Amino acid sequence: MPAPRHVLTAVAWPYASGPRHIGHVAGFGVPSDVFSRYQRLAGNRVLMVSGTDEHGTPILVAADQEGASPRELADRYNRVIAEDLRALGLSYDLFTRTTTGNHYAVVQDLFLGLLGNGYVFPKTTMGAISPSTGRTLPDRYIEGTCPICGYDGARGDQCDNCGNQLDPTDLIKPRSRINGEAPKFIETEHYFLDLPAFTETLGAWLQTRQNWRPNVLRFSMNLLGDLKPRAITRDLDWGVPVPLDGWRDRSDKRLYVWFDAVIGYLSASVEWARRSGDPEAWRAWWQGEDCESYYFMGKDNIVFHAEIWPALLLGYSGGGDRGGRAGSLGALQLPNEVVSSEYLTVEARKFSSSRGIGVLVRDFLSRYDPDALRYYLAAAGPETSDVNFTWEEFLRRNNDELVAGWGNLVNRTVSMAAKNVGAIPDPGELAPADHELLATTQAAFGTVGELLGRSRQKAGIAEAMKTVAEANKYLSDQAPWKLKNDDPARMNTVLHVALQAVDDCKTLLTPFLPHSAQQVHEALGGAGIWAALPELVEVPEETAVGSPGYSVLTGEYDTGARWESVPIKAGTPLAAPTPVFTKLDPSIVDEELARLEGSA
RNA sequence: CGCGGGGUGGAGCAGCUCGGUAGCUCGCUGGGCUCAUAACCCAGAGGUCGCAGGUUCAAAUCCUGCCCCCGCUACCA
Repeated sequence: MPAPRHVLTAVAWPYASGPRHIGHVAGFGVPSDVFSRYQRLAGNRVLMVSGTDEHGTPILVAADQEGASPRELADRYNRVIAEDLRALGLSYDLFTRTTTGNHYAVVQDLFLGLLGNGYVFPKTTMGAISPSTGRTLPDRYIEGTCPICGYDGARGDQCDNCGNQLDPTDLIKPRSRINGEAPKFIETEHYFLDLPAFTETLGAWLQTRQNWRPNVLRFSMNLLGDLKPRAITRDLDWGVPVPLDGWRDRSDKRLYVWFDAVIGYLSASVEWARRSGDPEAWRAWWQGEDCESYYFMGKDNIVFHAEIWPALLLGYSGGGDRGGRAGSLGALQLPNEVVSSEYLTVEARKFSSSRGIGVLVRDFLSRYDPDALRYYLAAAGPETSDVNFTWEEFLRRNNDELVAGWGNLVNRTVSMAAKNVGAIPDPGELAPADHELLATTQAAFGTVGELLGRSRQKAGIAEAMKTVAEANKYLSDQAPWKLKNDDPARMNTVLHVALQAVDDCKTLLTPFLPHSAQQVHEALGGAGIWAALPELVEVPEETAVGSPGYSVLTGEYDTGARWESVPIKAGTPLAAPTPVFTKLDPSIVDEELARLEGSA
């Protein structure tokens, strides 16, 4: 086995403005967890970090609407989202939040490092603010009459009717989408990130990228042609303060939410290290010789992960076009891969996705098993192109593939062995067909592993399921139930081989289906934890915005399980199994569609 | 001419980079089995690979044009 590597799994930060729907976890959640679980099984040291992203205008707007403070709103949805991710079994080493004191400190350090190297500069521009609150009014929150086509619902950045790009000052009779008031355009000073100063180094870096999904790389390359300085502060009272004299204590200037959010990968790594007892431990994933980093997100985030975040890392490390020195944390490594998913829509044919209709994760998990959703997303998710979720397809995948294929294999094999032997039987001498099946499952570790290493998860789970089908075929061919009286020794051998194949399939499917893998592990008489799950842990630590303690997702995931066939032990007692997966009644399709109608 | 993705048997997809009997999962029809959550196994039917040209001995795969879907267009995060 090759030497273990340090693998950073950096998962996009869900925005804490409300509960998340299954499209969100399809893009960043499940793929990142499949990847991390596989890497751990393969013997690598994985650090998987993320958290809720809690700053920015939408949080303020949502808070106002609910009559809560932004802190209260962030607290609430941090809770909800973390609980969703826990229930899905996503194996974060640390899932934290952006309102921690640690995060503020790291963000400010990055800002100062970039400033020191000359990649950040102040500039006065015209900006829109809300007269009643004094807050930045983002372009998207301004609407009015399009000066080109006269359409009344044009937005500040673009007219949806004629498609032309607009500037908010172009709009006739502009108004705030939040409360209808007319925005005020004022001169305001902001700090800008000098993105054009990274054109060459970013370009050279992108040229060296291997294995990226083609559309991600192409999109990133295209962006390089037209880089412009980008404001990284806002006129807001909610966010990380700008760490400069004259700015630090101002209540109306904050760092822009996206500047702080991407830095979360680093700050969460630092926080994890402190909690682990070795405050320097994060460096192994950011500065070591053998470290690799993989970023998981939806495609709307490509620009931030393939352009802006690398620019921040380069600038801070003194690696931009203008050089410089590494900041106080030292030089930091750029992403190895930006693994971006496309979009998942829900019942697009019947329900317009533009009406904001979705299926919330918590609602889904209140009625169905987490592995049923994980299976669907792994097998049919938006890996390289947009996909449309339908309840009919979910029912089919669950009943005809997961239950009928894999669940049934486990059930029939363990039932037969439990009933006839009461334990894992002794194998006699193996026949050619036995060797053949075992060779198939052995080989699958190579093929599935190779696919998962390249984030080709759809192909990976299809290969694993093919192995399941081979085992079902083997049972049909060998028909151990017919051997009970005439040749019990041969029956025992067949059952032993089949159980071994089930155990191998269990391992192959563990990255995708951790909950059921644990159940299969136990059905085969295994003890202890096979596939560990995350826990929500309360930390008595005040956040930077005054919450008296918060909870983080974390866990101990190295159970000793490895990505290889482990010989099962004859004589291990087996009990009659209970079905691992639940077969769903077709009526759920109509029920769920009715729910969607109801929410429309 | 803003950028990108897609249009393959009833459904969902792979194949297209490096042209050469059209593949997978599911459904359907018929058969088998009965250990198993009526699950499992075998056989079969079903596609001129969006349309029209072109290159080639040969194109789903390369080139040109057209039609239709979808996403993105970075100060929403």
